Amino acid sequence: MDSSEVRRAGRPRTSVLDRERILVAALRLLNSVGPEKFSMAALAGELGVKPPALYHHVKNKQALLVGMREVVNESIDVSGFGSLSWREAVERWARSYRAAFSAHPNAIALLATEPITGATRTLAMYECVVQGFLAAGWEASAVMGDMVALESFILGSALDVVAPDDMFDPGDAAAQTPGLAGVLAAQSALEGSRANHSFEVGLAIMIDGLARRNGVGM
Amino acid sequence: MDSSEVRRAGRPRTSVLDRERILVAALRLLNSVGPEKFSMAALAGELGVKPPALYHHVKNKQALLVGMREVVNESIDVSGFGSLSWREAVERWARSYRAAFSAHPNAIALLATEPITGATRTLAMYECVVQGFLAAGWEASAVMGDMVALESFILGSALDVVAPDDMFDPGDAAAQTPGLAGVLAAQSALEGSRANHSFEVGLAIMIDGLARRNGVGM
DNA sequence: ACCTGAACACCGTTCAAGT
DNA sequence: ACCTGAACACCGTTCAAGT
Repeated sequence: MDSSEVRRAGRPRTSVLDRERILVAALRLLNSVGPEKFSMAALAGELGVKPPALYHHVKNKQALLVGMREVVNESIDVSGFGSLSWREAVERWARSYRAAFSAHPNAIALLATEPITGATRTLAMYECVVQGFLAAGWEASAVMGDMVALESFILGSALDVVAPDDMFDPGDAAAQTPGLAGVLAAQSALEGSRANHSFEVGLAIMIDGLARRNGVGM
Repeated sequence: MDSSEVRRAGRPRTSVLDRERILVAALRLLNSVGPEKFSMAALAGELGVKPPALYHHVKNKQALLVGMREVVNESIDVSGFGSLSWREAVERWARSYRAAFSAHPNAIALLATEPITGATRTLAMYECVVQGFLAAGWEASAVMGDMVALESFILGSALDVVAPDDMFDPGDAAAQTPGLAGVLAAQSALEGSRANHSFEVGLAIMIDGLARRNGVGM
């Protein structure tokens, strides 16, 4: 996009691409055009390159998506574990986890379902969380189940961020769904966004419940 | 696939397709071949028809996915609301909700993120849930937030169903993640699947927490 | 090693032509 | 109204050819 120079075939004197530049540009593109129009061709165009050039740096589109997921995961904040209380650390982790995805709303659908097997940085993130649970007094056999339960809620909440605001709007069928219409009206009187409110309610419940079940920070 | 008859151009004497047949076949196909190989062409092939024929019954692929999501939603069980206690009804709803998606593991990634705006049958499902919350004593302004929080957890848990079992396996990096390796080993001694266990733990916590916050069924 | 250009099989979708 | 056949623009990906 920047340089309007024409590049002939053959290896350039200094390489124009690298994996990191590609991943960042891909995230930017996906977030701006949405999953439908996100293609290798569009990404190449954004980077001022022809599509086959990308394949020198990423194996294929699937691998590209996995890499993008890793970049998103890297902004998840686990710094609380080891310095703050379990409750404060896990709150920080959960909020930054959801925020990481909320920062790329159009990316959520594509990225949330990519398995992140074997990504070193991501495993390091889980290691911090696990250590935090253990240090707070968790039984080893309960850590994975409890962490995954919380993570499921966080990811589900991230998906909810992109749900259209009128998703529950009955429209002209409001007469058949009086309860729904009523609670929607009652809720719209509250301050703050719908999705944020649900997340905070659920997060408080999950953290309280987990702490209670494991006799932590009562 | 069944009839090896060749069909010439022109309207057939009795139509071979209808919306319901298409949606059911699409769900079957998506579930068996996975999201990558799920295409209009493949679906047409499965129905013994050429791809353009599908467009007489569904507007486009996006609309097809929305319709499929509706079919999945229809197997969610709201029969408990009105007959059972709030706690039992909401448990039945949550388990059948997750089961509906778990029945189509390959479909989850594609379907979970489709908005379901304006689907009459789906709105009817939410209406039952809302009525159940109201009947149990919920404040009108709290119903949507609480229901969506629970639903976020359920959807996140449905996504977790398809996560590969070795997702957290550190592999040769086990030395760097001793905590993770330890809790994985401790957990594998437990009976039942990893995903089911997390779901049941989280569900109990969410339902207890919601009941407690709203002074229900204590 | 790292780019372009040409090529491949395949996509979703439109539309005219048939009955 | 509902199917096929032909056509369109566009995919992801491979590979030879250039530097």
